[in-house]
Amino acid sequence: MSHTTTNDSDDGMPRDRINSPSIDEGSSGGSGGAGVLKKGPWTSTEDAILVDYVKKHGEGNWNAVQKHSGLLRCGKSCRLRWANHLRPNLKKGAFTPEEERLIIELHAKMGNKWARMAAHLPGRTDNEIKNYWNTRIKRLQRAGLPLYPPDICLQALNEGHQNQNVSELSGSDARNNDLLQRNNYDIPDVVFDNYKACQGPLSYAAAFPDISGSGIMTQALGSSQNYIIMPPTVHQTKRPRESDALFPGFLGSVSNGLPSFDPSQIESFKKICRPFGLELPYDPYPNSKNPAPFSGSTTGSHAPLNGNISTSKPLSKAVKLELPSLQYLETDTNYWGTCPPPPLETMDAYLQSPPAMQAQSDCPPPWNSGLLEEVIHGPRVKNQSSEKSLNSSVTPADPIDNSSLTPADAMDKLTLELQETEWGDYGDPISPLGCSASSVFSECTPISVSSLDETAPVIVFHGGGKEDSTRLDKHMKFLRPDALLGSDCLEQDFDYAKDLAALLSEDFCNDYKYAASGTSTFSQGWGLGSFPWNNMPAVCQMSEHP
DNA sequence: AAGGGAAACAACCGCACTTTA
DNA sequence: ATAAAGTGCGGTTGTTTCCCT
Repeated sequence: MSHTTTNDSDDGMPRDRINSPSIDEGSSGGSGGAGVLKKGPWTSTEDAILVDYVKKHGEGNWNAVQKHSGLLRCGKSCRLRWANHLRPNLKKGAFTPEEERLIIELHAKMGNKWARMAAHLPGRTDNEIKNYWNTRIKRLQRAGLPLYPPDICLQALNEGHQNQNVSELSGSDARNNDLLQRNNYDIPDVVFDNYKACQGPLSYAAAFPDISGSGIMTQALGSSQNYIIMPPTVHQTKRPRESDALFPGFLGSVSNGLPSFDPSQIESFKKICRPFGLELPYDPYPNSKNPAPFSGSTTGSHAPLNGNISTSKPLSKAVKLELPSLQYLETDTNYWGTCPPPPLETMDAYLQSPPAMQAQSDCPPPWNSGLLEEVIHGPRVKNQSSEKSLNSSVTPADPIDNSSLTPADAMDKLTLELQETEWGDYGDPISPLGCSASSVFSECTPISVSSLDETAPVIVFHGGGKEDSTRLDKHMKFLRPDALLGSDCLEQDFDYAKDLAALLSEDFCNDYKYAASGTSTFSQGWGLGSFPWNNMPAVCQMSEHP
């Protein structure tokens, strides 16, 4: 990648938009006045001119490039070309697993702050990262996989708690404002239409309007459902220029302050995870280990479930959001915990699904994030790398003990609940994280991938209680990769991660491998600070970087 | 071998913030 | 104080490449 797309025609005139006269630069620059500015791919000649110019005049004042060099490119284009392709110390090639991991972690915390993320990835450009991410989420979305590995999710969640406390202490803090903005508006937002009516997590998110670390918090907790609480009008936040120190110590938090890890809680949390196709990488009982974690979440476009269904159902709140998020979490919450019922239309969709599918699972809630659907319906999408590796482990016959809840039952109950709880939960300042979310984790396990347990699927629509919150915290702690450090389970966790690696798309493989190995890139000294170009290690050096 | 779809990549666009005159 | 210029960022789109059927 990263090869320059110069046409190398060296004629300085890329065939395509050669003359697409873009008096261009409507927005910025364009002060050159040369009139016709080129667009489209850069040629090597143009590159040479630009490089030469920068050597002589340095960076900046991009609009002057045209004047001084005769380059028929707007300053904006020059800057972009330089930044993304010509500047020294650019790191070429595919992202390393460490980088991928870091990107995921950063995105979990920052959301779509590509430039800021790039600052943490020496030699990488925001555009590169953005492209990577967009491709990644697209792939994961299609596969119905969570965007963030559990450890990152929980990590962000924990930080969210911390930040919440901070915000409580200093509400007027400018930084806090920033966090607020980002939490509320910087929401990754892939739209999962089918979740729109599911406000369980909404309340969850609503209770944390000021959780920092935004990205994952708003995504994970708010994710497809939470965004609903985000008023469309809230987007007023106009990119507060955040300093790189916005999250001081944020990197360090990844590898530091390891929470305690209580193996005794593993099993219970496993139960929680299974419905979502998630399998804890920490299995104290290897023998009972489900060889096909995520088995259900592998494929399947679950289009109708994962955001591609009709948007016909009127939403009372904002809808358009950016990235999808923690589907396992959202699935959690979705999955009938405090989460309100799915839109009836989704139920309809479900009910209309082939009987065979329904037969595989008596309880395929259509409103699950897709992971669950995958568990239930099995692979549907082909030609997806991430799925390819998973398909082998996926069988429609994956044991799903959901016998206690039939679709009809669910329908009845959900319909009833829908009427009763329509948007009610998130109006409750208490329900969110304190109760609902946790209760979701601890109680909403209507089905299980494994037939080992979950004899009694539970559909709990009430808010849960404080105890649940406590339990949630506990669960979360041991989910964190850093919690694994020093854990006896580490080794087997890693083995498990390897299993996952064989099953999941490579990015996820990396996620888990690193999570299990505790090899957080944050600890690799890439540091907090930004990486101005001139501070970047040479390309060769970077390439040597693990 | 050809066609189609997805992924990867590059570049553009619009907006907002900052700097400067 | 204000307008214009310059810059940066995020979103989107277009093109190329790769892979599968």
